[in-house]
Amino acid sequence: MENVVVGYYSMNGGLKTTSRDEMMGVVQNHNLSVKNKKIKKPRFAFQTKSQVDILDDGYRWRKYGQKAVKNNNYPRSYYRCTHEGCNVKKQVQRLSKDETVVVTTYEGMHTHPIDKPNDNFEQILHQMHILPNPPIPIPFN
DNA sequence: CGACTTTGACCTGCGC
DNA sequence: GCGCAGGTCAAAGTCG
Repeated sequence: MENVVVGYYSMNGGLKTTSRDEMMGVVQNHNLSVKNKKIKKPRFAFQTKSQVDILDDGYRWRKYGQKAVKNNNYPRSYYRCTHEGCNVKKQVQRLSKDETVVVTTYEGMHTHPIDKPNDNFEQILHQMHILPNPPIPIPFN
């Protein structure tokens, strides 16, 4: 099954389709904004075309909730990073319009190294077949 | 047995 | 104040 990132949601709302480079720029801008205290919570989302909604990005996540979304037949799932002292959160939900599209929203930044060797954020992007190029630095810490 | 999921209850903000 | 919707808690269950 083909996984394709088709866009992201910005903090200000609104969907934009984007290239890989532009998406990474968004991530880095969010990191900058956090340092400058312009944005309280760094948050960005991928839209991923996938049958599976569990996208392993190399961190360990514990599910802590699931809620039905209005105007949407599919529930939204809430995950938290299990690493001690790291309270990064993410949500996963499907679009009611197109059930094959999964939206993954990340909130916060990891303050620890990735937990799985040999499988990191870049790897999952490669798995999603959107990174034909050599890896670039991971936007998280 | 440890790590994670499930699921209903609880909390909180918001519009009326 | 009330009800709704989104977000979180926590006890019980599941799985390897």
